[in-house]
Parts: sequence; C-alpha cells; structure tokens
Amino acid sequence: MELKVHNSLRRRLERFEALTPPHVGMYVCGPTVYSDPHLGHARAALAFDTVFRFLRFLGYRVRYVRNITDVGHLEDETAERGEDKILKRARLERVEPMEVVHRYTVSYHEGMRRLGCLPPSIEPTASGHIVEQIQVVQKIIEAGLAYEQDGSVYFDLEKYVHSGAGDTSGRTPYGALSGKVFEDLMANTRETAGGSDKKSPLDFALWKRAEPTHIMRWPSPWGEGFPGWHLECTTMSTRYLGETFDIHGGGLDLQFPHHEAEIAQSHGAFGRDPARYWLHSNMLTVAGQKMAKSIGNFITLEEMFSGSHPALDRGWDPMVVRFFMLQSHYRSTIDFSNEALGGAEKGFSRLQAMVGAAEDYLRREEGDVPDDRAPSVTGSVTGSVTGADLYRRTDAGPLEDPLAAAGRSAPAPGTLASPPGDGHAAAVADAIEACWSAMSDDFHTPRTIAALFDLGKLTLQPEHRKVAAETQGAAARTLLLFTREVLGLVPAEGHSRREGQGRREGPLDAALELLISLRQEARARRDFAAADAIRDKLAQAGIQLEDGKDGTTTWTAR
RNA sequence: GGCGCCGUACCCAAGUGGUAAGGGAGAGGACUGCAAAUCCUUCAUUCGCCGGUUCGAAUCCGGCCGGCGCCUCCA
Repeated sequence: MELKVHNSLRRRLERFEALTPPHVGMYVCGPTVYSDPHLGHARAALAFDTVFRFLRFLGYRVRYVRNITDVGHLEDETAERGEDKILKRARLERVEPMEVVHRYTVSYHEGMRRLGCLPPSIEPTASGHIVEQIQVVQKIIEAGLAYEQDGSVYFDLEKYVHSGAGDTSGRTPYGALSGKVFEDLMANTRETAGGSDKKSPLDFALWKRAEPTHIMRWPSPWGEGFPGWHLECTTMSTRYLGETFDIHGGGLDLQFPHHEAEIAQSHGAFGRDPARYWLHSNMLTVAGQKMAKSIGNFITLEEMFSGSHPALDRGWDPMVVRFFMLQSHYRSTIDFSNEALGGAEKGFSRLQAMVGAAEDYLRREEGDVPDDRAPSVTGSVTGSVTGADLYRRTDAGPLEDPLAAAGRSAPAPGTLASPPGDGHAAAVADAIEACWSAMSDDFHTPRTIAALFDLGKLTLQPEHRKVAAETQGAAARTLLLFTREVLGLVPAEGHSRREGQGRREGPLDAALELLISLRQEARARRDFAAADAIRDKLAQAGIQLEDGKDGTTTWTAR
C-alpha cells in the first residue's frame, strides 16, 4: 500500500515520497492574528492536522511548521495604500499591535486545542524573522528579480516570468499552481487607483516603506519599513525546512496569489521550487452561502461552540465540529447547517460508544489498552510508531513490529488471517484494510469513518462476539487507534459517564448519587411519576440518566 | 470577463466503466414500567436533464439547466 496525495502543482494524485525519509517537512500557512479564529481557520488547521497525524502514524518523523502572521498582511494586497490588518485592529481597539497579536494568537491556540488539533512542531512569527526576510529580499535583488522604488522593494514578476524560459531547475511556471495564465492576469488587471510605485500591477511587495504613522517598522537597507506578506512564508519555511521540503499546505484561497508568490520568491532567492507537494484545503459555506466578512456570516469558533451566532440553533461541541468536518473530504467544500450538525452529533456519539466498547474489550480481554492519547505537548513524533514499516515491507522482508509487543499497534492490512469460510473474519479484515486504504488515498477521512462504523458493527454484533480473539482484538485496536490517533476524535468536552454505584469524586457526585438512589427507591415501589420527575429535571440540567437492564443507572453529563 | 468546482434518497456524504459505502432522520421489531441507549430488519432498479460512446455509465464525451467558489476581504 502506498500513500497518495493530491498535488495542486499537477492537479492529480501522486505517490508520496519523502525527500529524506523517515523525515518529512511540512509547512502550512497559518492565521493572520488580527481577529478571533473562525470556522475557516478550523477547516484548514484540521485538514493539515489530519495529514500530520497520519504521517506520524505511518512512522514518519514530521516537522510541522505553521506560521503566525503578525505583520505585513495588508487589507488590500493589490492596492498601493493598503493598511496592515494588525495595525488597523490595534488602532480600532486602541491597543498596542503586539496586544492584538498576542490576544488573537492565544484565542487561535485555544480554539485549535479544543478542536483537537495538535500543536505544530514550530510556530514561527513574521516579526521574529525580520532579519532573515531582509536577507531573502537581498538575494532576490542580487538575482535581478526585484527593484527598489522609494524605500520599497518589489518583485519584478514580468522579468521573472520571461526569465523562466531557459530555467533548468524544473521550476513551476508562474500561474501553474493556481491555473492562471500570466498574460490573462495582465490583461485583466486594471490600473490601481492613485499613483503606484510598482512597474507593473502584478508586481508584489517584498518590503514596504513605512509611512510616518506606521508603528510596526524595522530598519533595512532601504530605510525603515516592514516585510511584504508573501515573504515570511518563503523565509521561514526555508529557515526551518530547507530550500526544498516535502509538503506545503494552506487554504485554497491562498493558492493565488500567495503561493504563486512563494514559488516565485523561492526561485528568485534560491533557484528552486520550495515544496514538492502542494496541498490545498477547500472552503466552507454557511447555509449554502460563502462565509465572508462582507456577508456577515462569519462564525467564530467561540460562537460555534457556544451557539451565540444567529445562524446557529445552539452550540456544538468542538469534537462534533471536528467529526462533522472530517465527514467530508478536505478538498470538498463543506456546508454548515444546523441539520447537518445535528446528524453529525448523533453519529459522533455512536462512534464514541463503539470506540468505548473496543476499549473495554481490550482492557478486559488483553489487559492492555493502546495509548490513545494524542501527544499534547509537542507535535514531534517520538519515532516509536512504525506503521510506516508496513509500507516499506516490500523490500525488507517481514518486520517485527515493535509495537505489537506493547499491544498498541494497528494490524497491518493483509496481515490478519481470515480462515476460509469465515465470512465474518473476512469482513473484519476488509474493514481494517479499508481504514488504511482510505487514509492512504489522499487522507480520505469520510471513507475512513465509514470503515470505522463497519468495524464497530462487526465487532459489536452479538452473534459475532465469539470469533477468534485475534480478529476481535485486531478490530478493536484498529477502531481505537484510527479514531483517536489518526482522526483525533476523542470524547466530547465535559463528557463523563460513570456507573451509578461506587465512585464519588466530589460533593456534586455525592448529591447526584443521592438523587439516583432516591429515584431507584421510587421505581422499586412503582412510583413512576416521582421517578420520571427526577429524570426529567436532571435532563433539563444537562444530566442524562439511563437505566440498564441489570437495574443499574448510569449518567452522562454535558 | 478569466479560471475552476459541484449537482447521488428527507438531510449530510462516499463511489469516477461492471451493476448505488457510511452517518443522521423515518418505518417495523426486540429489550424497557415508560424513556434513553443498544441490537435486529427496512429505507435510491437509481445517481439534475437530453443525446452519444460501450456488451455494460452515476462514473467517459457533447449539449442544456441549476448551485457554488477563486481571481477583492477571507482559511
């Protein structure tokens, strides 16, 4: 089995081959921290979190770099007098730019954490790499592909495009990534209002002269100014991943002009394409309409979780949002609606129940549960997960999976024995195989989820519980590891479920136990009115009681 | 105007030449004091429309209709 990814450079699926295995370098365009994180941020972060997780699961040592843009991103990149987003916000809120940056960086992190996105390995900021950016500008100038104009430096796009003819570095032609033709762009570009320093409207700023009122400014060979928005990604990806690295990701909206500019800059400065695989996550709509500031249907993560946005009937748990997004492929657009979210919530809770059952099974039958907790401190892989061995097996002969001993490995596709005539074992093997092949097919999370449901059903069906322990164990491990580790779907926030008898952890637990036992007594004397009243009141308070067949009562709070 | 995507059951969503995954909702049943949960069964002869290619098409080609996106804010 091989991993295939959709490369925007050629718009097709390509076999993924790491530049220097087992290492993988991945750069993803992060947020401009000038406002609260919204669903769009979630979509992009989630898409690449999935890529990150699966690559790690395969045993790659991934360095995942995602930047924080805290300077230089103008309100209107094409106009000459665009205002810096951070500065504008700082002016509106009457605070220091760095306060804006810090506040929204924190809220971005918080949102991503709640969505279960692992932190990147490195999260560099543009303002922290001014010196490096200046150096890149100088290199581009030396290459003759940039010009200075009144304290600003612009990339000479026309010259770059026309200099590409004899280029032997295998460079991606300008426009190829986003499917644009330079001449068309030129023809369609109208003259920007007001005087422009640029020689051509498509030239973009590498360095901008700071106006006297511009607070964020740094000294440079061209006077005081600040870096152009596209430059930071070129600079920081090179700094941490090298001049050419494996994967570059970002939202589809960044494909043009941002990523085209990055390719051009990389060639200007280093003479090579920055990334081998370009991955783009698609956009989302809200109730069938694009989510845009101008339409006013931007939903922030906080609004999503709390339900405070008018478009939402109520709040949705971050894990439900995650599950919902993973139910569509990252290259498809996804539409948010209350109805669709409601369906996702039910499905998510069912999947969790199945995973819980798998967990119970492993604990009971094998005395061990795979460590399903995602690393929470660092995004770096430990090097111990060796699913990748499964992929390399072709030339290396049978490998001893070091995790098998630890009881935490997911069985490799094709390794599960399925005795002839045992249709159930074969079905389980198929479902396990489907998990691997779906994720290996451009991180196809919807198909993976479908396979996980299949697996859960096959495992839970009473008539199938007597199959070989090996089969059951393999199913349980796959279900658990793919759900928790690969898809990052963990139980919803604040979700807790305990047996009606026993554990007491706090005063409220004790009070709840009391209510439950009072209700049990009422039921015992067939006073169902009283029993139902207790159950209804607790339900209103967000505590769901469930009576088991053996007379116990469990509760779930949310 | 340039480039591109999509249209599959009530909703969400896979499938891209071999006879329609999965989830939710709905229906019937088991269990239950009743719920809930769980389990079982059921739920598109059909894939926007019309032509064409093919032994065979949701899948390929052409046309039409409808929805959407990027090119400006925005992930």
